Amino acid sequence: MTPPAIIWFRRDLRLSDHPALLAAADAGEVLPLFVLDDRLLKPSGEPRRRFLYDCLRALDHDLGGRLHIAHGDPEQVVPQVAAKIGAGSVHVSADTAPYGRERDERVQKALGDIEFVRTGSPYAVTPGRVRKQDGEPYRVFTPFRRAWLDHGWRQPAKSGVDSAQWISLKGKKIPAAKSEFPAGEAAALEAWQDFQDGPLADYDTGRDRPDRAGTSHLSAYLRWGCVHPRTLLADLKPGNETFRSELAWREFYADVLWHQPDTARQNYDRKFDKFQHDTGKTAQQRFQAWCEGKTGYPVVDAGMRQLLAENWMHNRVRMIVASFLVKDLHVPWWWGARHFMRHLIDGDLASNQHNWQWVAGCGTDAAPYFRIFNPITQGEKFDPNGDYVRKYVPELRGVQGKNVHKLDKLPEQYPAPVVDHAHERRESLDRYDAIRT
DNA sequence: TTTTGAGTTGTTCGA
DNA sequence: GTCGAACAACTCAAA
Repeated sequence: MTPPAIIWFRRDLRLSDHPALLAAADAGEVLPLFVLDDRLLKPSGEPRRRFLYDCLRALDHDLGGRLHIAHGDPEQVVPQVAAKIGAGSVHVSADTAPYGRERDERVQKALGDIEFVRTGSPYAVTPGRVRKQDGEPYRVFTPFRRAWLDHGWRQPAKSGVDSAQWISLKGKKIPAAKSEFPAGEAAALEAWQDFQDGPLADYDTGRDRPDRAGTSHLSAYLRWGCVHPRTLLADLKPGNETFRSELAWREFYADVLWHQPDTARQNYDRKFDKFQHDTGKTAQQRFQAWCEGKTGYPVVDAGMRQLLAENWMHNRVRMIVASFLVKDLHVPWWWGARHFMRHLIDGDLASNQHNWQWVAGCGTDAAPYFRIFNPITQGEKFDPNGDYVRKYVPELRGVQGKNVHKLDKLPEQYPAPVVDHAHERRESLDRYDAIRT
């Protein structure tokens, strides 16, 4: 009789299109396991933890209550559970982020003779696979995307696992939680269907309008693997290039982080190590105003308050508020990145850190450094009627139409601008100039 | 090796 | 209000 296998869930909280799960079930009986690891949970931020717990509850439901929850360091917990049921193998979908890689190596060692099998990853193309002709990783998105498309990926795996194959163990309870987002695989597939039925057709322009529901709202599900990008890619039609590119960006940044794990903290372009930031008392106060959505710039404040209210922010607005923090307040990008990671329900290390680096100018894009967002014109362009601003900034609800973007038309009780954009733009350009080689 | 073409998401200025 | 050019010139990828 074949010994049972463990499927250790991590960033793959679903049952369909799951190659690692199929690999585990191939051997016979399967114990589904999730480990609550404090080293991941503690820095996660409450919103993302709540979403995770809800996803686990959904997964447990889909498993007929058989998900085994353990709490502790996976290096100890996984071998313990394996020993308890006499498992012959532990199957996972590869975690390619810095901590996950290091943890998996420790767990593999601790498992000794028990097989540790990696099948697939949270990406259509596993990070590290797409290379230039000379074997080096790509440093620019567009050529990466071409090579990524040429590389291709497998079709979604259709078959599931026979319910008779599942085995269960008594374990910890999933911590109580209630997320503002519906969690789990079914919710992810429903969101995907809604997006295909609606906003996808007009995605090219619709995705830039925070006043409308023009984006997919799939980020949190992709973060936890409630749906695999391969599933999405298989459903896309020839006209959906822009959305496919967005998925490619996610893969690109995972690839970049895989090759250079230290770029989660350090500048990708090391000449920015000499860049002059503001970190003193005034900068801290301005940073605080930014966090609270009290900068006096309407679209910036709306975005920051949406983040606090919903633990999510529209992508266009993420760029606007990030540009404002880095280029108008001259605050280090990692302050903003950390704030995002604490509050975002979809916070993903690779996408978050590298999008911040892109905005800061120290990231993968070699585009001109003088690209500085104007928070007023961005608001006027992408929230033309002011609906987005009024939704999240109550002090401005009495201001009609596009006037919410005009600084001289705003009421007394709304904060005065923390800085003058034209002046700080000039200041940023001078500081970039100082590190040019 | 050298050369060539190209690079997510922008802003401002002046016609 | 709308449009094209200038910004300033670097780095990457591939022929």
